[in-house]
Amino acid sequence: MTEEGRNQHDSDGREQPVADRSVPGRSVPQRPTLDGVEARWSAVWQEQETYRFDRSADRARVYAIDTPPPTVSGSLHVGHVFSYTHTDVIARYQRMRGREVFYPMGFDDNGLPTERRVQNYFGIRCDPSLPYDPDLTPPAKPGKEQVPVSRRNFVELCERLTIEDEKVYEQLWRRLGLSVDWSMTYATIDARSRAVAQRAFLRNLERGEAYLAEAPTLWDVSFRTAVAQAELEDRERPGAYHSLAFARADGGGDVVVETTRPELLAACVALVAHPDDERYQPLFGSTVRTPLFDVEVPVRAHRLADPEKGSGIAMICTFGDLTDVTWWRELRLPTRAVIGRDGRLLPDPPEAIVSAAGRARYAELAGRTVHAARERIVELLREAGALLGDPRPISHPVKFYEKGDRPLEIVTTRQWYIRNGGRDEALRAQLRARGSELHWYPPHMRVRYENWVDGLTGDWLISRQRFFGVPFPVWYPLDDAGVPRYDRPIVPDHAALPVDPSSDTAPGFSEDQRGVPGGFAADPDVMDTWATSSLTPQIAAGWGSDDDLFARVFPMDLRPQAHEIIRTWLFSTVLRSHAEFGTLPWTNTAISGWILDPDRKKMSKSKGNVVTPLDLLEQHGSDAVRYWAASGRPGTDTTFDVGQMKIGRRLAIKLLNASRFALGLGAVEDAGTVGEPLDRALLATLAEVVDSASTALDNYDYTRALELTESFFWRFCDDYVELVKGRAYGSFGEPGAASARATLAVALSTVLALFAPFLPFVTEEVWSWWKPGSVHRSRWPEAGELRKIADSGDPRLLEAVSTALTAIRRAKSEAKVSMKAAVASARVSGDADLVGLVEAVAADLRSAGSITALTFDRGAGELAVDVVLAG
RNA sequence: GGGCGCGUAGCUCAGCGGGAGAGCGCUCGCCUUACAAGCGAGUGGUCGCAGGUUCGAUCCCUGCCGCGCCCA
Repeated sequence: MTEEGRNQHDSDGREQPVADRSVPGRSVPQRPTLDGVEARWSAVWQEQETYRFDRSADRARVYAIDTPPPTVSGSLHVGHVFSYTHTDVIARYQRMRGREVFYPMGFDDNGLPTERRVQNYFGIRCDPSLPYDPDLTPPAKPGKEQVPVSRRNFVELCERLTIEDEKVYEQLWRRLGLSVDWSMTYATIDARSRAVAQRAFLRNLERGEAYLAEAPTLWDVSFRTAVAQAELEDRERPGAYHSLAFARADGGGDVVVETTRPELLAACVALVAHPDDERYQPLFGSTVRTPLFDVEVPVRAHRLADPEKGSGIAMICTFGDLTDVTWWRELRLPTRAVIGRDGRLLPDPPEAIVSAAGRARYAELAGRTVHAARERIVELLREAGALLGDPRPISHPVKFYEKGDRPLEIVTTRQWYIRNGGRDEALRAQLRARGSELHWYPPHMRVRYENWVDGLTGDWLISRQRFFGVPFPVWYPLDDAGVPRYDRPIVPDHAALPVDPSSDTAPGFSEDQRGVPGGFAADPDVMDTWATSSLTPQIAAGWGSDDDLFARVFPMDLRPQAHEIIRTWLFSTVLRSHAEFGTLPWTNTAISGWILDPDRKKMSKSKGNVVTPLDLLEQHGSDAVRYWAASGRPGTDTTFDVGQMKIGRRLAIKLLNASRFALGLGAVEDAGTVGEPLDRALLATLAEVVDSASTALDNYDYTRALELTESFFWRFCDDYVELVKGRAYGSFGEPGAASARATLAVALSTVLALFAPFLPFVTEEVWSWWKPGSVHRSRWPEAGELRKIADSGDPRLLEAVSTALTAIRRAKSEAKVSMKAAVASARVSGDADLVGLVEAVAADLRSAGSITALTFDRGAGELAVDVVLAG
């Protein structure tokens, strides 16, 4: 308990700054206050580099955290404050435990949200076909027409704007007290991240884990980009079954198909029913003709056809949904695309439509949106008598891009994929095993991961037809006709990364060969943001650019994150690490819950119930907000509760006052003088608290650790301090007083250390009054040392004397007299052992209760006190 | 439709096989010289419902109801 300052962990003898004696403290203030502690101490921590990562530490001593990089184009909300506090508590605990904590902050500025913000802010748009202009000056303010700029210019402007956003974030995080090493910050679009993302991709490519394929792809027609399985969500939407009559080719009558997408009729390549469906078995192998377009299509059997759905026989179109893709692939059907990338029907009909009437009807639909085409084709079907009855409205799930507001279509495009086990059972099993290897807090979150891995239906589509992202480091040679040879991609040397193929020249070519026959062309796409975010451990740890650092921090110890992105961020990070290193990227993951508003709904902007974090911190104080945040266990959704913050603030103020009082009594750390039974019992109790709190924190149960510490602290204040007051003043002689003062000091410094991860500001404030260095670089308390000082003190004694004290207070309370009212006589009775314990501290109890005559009656049963108040 | 989690005092939540708890709220007191943004005491619950296992269930099992999330 006597070691000092932040030099304690310096086993390497490195010099570290000692707290500036002129800056706060070194004496106990008359009227302690929480005002200004955030500004004061965050400045000191910054100046003294209190949380600097010592990169000379070896892996065994390092505790490395893969911090979630928040999206900078949005804004921080209460949920961020909540979950980042959890991580910070762990970081501070591990640091005090002697681990060198690698705790960088990242910013996620890569991707669509930033792209849109930058477009609007500067009034520009990205045109990847333009050359880079090193002297580009964006419009002072957005004009009517968006100015087209090259991708590299666009990315530079994105970076410029996000840097400003990041400053705001950093200020808030500092005010919240995150013990991040701000010298190690990264952004997901910065050069280091681009280089890591490109390098990882190229290595995936070399190993055959990444590949280019032309395939039916889920496509957002608003953003005009492909999207991945992980970005899908189902939304319930109204629709309608339309009954369409297909004529049997053999003239045997009509087959009635019910469809919700009649506008895709021109894309119909077959009908399909379940092989066991007796209604349609006779038709398998025969053909029918589509209404309106008069195209002959086969009737096929497939297990995925649902006899319960509609009429039990469906039309297969290329492509209406993912089942169509499966049928198309497994039944080897032709492709007749009708939907373009803009979500409109293609100008030309599929070649299969040969009749003049059919082509004329298609011309009525060409160029229309899906919605308009549907309305028109219903009219055409009705006129042709092919629509039976009226459409029957239904409600059904429709696939959307999670950030989009129009239903996804499926178009055939060339895209990059990374193998993720969706088409490979061996890989799937390996990734499942990684999930079991990982320690999950709370454990049940593992199931989310397993469900996702088990449900993967295809490889990970990582290319996006957007601009603000990491470009694929790939060019293609152009043949003599100027057509790209996609089968012969050109890649850069790893040392050249990051590259932008739209402005950097392909190796072996000169820039004037760009886009000309025999020359080269850049891959126009960028990577999905998750393709970069899945590499945050590699980015933060300096993979490929700082191998020394990488060796000291990877694999990391902790990934903290929210549960809704287990399928995206957590899974993809595991995947990339598994592919590259054959290991997990971290050993533990702590999954945070959400903040619910008082109506038990998830807090969100759309509901207008979001409180801005800065207001909260200013109103209640950072320690108080952190106190509330720490009440939310890992994985548990937590109610936004101002009441809890008020309790936290009260606790912080209590710490100030109790500390001032204890120090005012002359608290001095001198283990040798502790001898009184009550003092030894207190420290023995505290040793148990230290044990339990440490175990709880080791298991990421910071809430339990806080509860234990808090409850000890209140007992310390309410009972111990009251009992020992008189003795500490010297009423019973110097040895007793010295014992009390030493105990107060030991208990206080221990309690401050236990609270430090939760309430970093107030604990640092109090620490500065009487101890050198930072509490945050002090050593985590050792139960063993406390027990040594306690010298077989008995925790039950504290319990018993508290019970007795409560009984005496009850008597006064019921008599409605002051607590300092005199007690003429009190008789403590009950279990002999317990009475004996109380008797050992008779002097303290008599003093605290103002008791004239205190007697003891050793018998049996519960501890009781008969009280006779004076006159 | 499948999976996971949750339903305990007015509120927010612990507990998870043998005493039903904490804080807040509420009530009644106390200017006790660390703190009146304080202190003391007290009040308050057929632990969602119904079965089952057990000597014994808030805690284990089954079913149901309600809420939330993830996935179809």
